[in-house]
Amino acid sequence: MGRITLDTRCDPERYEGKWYNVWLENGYFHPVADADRVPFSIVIPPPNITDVLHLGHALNNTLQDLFIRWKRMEGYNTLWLPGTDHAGIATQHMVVEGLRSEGKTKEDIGREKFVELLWDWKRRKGGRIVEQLKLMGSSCDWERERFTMDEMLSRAVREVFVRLYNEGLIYRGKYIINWCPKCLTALSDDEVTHKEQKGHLWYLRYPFKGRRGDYVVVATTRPETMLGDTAVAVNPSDDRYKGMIGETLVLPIIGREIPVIADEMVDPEFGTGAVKVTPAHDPNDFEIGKKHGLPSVVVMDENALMNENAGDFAGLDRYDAREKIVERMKSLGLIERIEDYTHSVGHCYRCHTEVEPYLSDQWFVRMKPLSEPAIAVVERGIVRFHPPRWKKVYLEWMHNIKDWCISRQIWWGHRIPVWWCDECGGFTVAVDEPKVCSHCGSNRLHQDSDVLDTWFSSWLWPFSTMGWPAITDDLQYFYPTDILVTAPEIIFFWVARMIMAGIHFTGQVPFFDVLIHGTVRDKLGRKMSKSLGNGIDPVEVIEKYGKDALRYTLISQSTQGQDLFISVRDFELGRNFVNKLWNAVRFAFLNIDGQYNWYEIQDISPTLLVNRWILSRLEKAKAEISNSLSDFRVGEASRRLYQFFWNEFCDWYLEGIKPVLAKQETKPEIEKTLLYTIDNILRLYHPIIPFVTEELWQKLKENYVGGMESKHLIVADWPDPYDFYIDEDAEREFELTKQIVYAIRNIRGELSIPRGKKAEAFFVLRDKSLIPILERNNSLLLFLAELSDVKIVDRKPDGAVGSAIMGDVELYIPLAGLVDIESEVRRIRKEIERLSGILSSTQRRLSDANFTKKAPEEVVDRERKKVDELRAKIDKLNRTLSELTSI
RNA sequence: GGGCGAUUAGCUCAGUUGGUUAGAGCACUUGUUUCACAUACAAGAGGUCACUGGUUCGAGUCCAGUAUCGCCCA
Repeated sequence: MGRITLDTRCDPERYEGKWYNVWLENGYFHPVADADRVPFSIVIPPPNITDVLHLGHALNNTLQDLFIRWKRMEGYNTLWLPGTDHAGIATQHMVVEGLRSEGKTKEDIGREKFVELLWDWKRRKGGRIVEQLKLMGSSCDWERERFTMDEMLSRAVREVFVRLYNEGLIYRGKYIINWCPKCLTALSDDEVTHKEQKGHLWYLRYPFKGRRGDYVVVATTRPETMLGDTAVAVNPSDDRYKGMIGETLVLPIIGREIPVIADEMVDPEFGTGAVKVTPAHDPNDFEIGKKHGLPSVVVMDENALMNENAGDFAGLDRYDAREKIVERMKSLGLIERIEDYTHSVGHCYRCHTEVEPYLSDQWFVRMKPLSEPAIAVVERGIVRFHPPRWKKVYLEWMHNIKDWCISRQIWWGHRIPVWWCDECGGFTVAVDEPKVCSHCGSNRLHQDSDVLDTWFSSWLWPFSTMGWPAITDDLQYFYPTDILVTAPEIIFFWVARMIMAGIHFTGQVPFFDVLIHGTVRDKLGRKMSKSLGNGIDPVEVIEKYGKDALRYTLISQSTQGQDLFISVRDFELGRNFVNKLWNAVRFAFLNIDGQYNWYEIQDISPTLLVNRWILSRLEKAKAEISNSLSDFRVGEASRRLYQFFWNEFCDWYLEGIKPVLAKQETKPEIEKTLLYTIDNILRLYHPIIPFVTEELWQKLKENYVGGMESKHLIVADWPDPYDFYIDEDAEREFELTKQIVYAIRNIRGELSIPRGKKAEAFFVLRDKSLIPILERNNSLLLFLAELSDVKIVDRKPDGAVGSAIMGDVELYIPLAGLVDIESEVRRIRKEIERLSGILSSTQRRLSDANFTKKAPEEVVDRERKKVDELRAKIDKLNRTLSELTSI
């Protein structure tokens, strides 16, 4: 124990490395179910194994860590369960690309070998993001780390599939789905992103059968699909086409005879009001086709190349085919006109290829029955969104929910637990591989070749990670989890489906509070992306500024659900802050001689104004910070803490004790107040900046405060407000002192009184009870305002003076020899002008009878008092002014 | 087309239930190497709160509409 000296600059590299391991080794991240303690749990939104940490993850995980650390300090038995998902399509891409560089395809090596390569890739590269989360200080329980394809989680997936199938909520059928011709798989609606795209509207003439020169004009954005047309549809109420319904057309090029049909779905405003119907290549047309019993003609294959049904165009890709078909139609004289047209086109969220609506056999989940209870729990406030406006987004999606296409034609993922019989053609659905066909008893079975959508495992994450369907200790203790922290784009993919799955399979919601944070963007508001090259690598930020700096900047820039616009330089803010904290503690350490026991610094009985003031301010700040955090207002908590630490503790408290540090009789009181306040500040800041706070707190504990309740700050008690220190008198008195100091500094600054040149201050006090206050705080004023003397007098001293008036306090600084009079005249004129402005607007308000009649009495009184005060002030300033000008 | 959000200082953002002539950080100007911190300190400048109406004694705040930008859904 004893006085220690810190480096004058904080160097995060010297301590950030060590604490993470210390925390890990002490098992602080690893809770054990304990009926005597209240659990608090979060499951991580699992990043992909192909992911590399970006600022979005950094923000997401800093927020989760903040809540976990805060709750841990509050005494909850906290679990933050980490893990990754297998990212079916993305991971398969990685390995396919690897093979391609060797000139091979996945078909060359076969499914079994390919899946081995995938696991191999996962083992080698899939842990990168996990390591990066550790780098940031995330206090996850790594002993419970999960992966969506772990055996335990895979079993949950199969169990869920089988249950849903048996409940009639999973079905298989031939439907139009979103097909990615590059990834060669089906996608769910949510995996398709729509982009506005410039294209054309082609007006095509479809001749009537047997009526030379007579035709219907249809408009289309996709002329290449015409080869698969099986009808032309019009709206039944459209008078232009009423007579044609039921007529027969001859499809150009192909020569197929197709009918003109009527359907409500047709928008008479679009194009000519007559549309071509291609049931195999358009979702709306598919619906129309089903209703009217139209045949579906598939004209493309899975690679989006035209197939044998496309006649001469077979083998062309869809874009070449478009050009060639338009050319052919032109040469046939069947193009009426071509217009520019902007429309929205679906793209694969993984590879950005244009999605092709494609008719194929897929597995679907019937969502409506699952959505109903998920709507109820949010409407009733059992699950709450923060900020609440996301509730509407969620409900909107839930109310319009569509069935979920869950089969994917890839090899990486959970194989669909369905076995087909080679004899009877029936299928058997089972959790474990069946020996025989459930229909005919044959043993000639083969498993469905498709795998499940990655999200089909992710939606089970809150409970599959805890061992469900087994009733494990973890599941019973930590489930439901408490909060889920994620970005808005994940609400549908994940949050919504997890709520559905949670309720359906466990009978409980998976979490109670959903915290939606903004997206991290660059300074221009663009999403950070590899292709734009505007991304900021959090690892580089850590190397340049430190882990705490990264976390601090992200937290302090985050506001309720709004996006964050961030540039690399913004991380200086965090670095500077950490250095400030370091130096404030450094100053304290330099000036504390004593050593104390923890209980001694809890009971201070402060007598000095600065001590009474800072303790009162601290207790108020603590209450407000805890309240903000409870309401998920992290940015607000951070700003409040900043204000307390920097603007009150550093700017006024540390300055305020300097003139009295040498006094022996108050030294212990100051030392105890300093230690208590710093201890509290470090605790309050720990969830945001865990490394520097742990480092400083350990030094505090080793050298100045014995008998702390905890070995490490990470598990120390969260500070509760202590009302005993609330001291309104001290706050008022110190506030007055601050006002006086501000006024003198302003005079000094405006008049360019040089530093070091001490001034004399004369006070005229209307309220005599203020005299002892000024006397008590004499040394504080002398020091903070750089005065040589403070004198209390009956009237304004003669001669040129700088002056300020604060309520009952008039302040005068003789200027003889200090400055030129002109600048003081300017300064006073400016002040008179400002005050006169306020005065006249206040008088205007008071002269309005409506105001005095209708406004609450205290508001009117306040305004009246204001007028009096302003008048008095202006009078005094005018007098000073005339004296100055007459000199 | 439908929904949501934003619009406050040069930039990034705060601003509780309507009540002093609107705040912070960064950037800017001036001064300071004072002994915790120049990654700092002190002082200063900078805003018709997007626009138009309305409600009200009183609107950045509530209501309606308009504009611009962004996001989501179709």
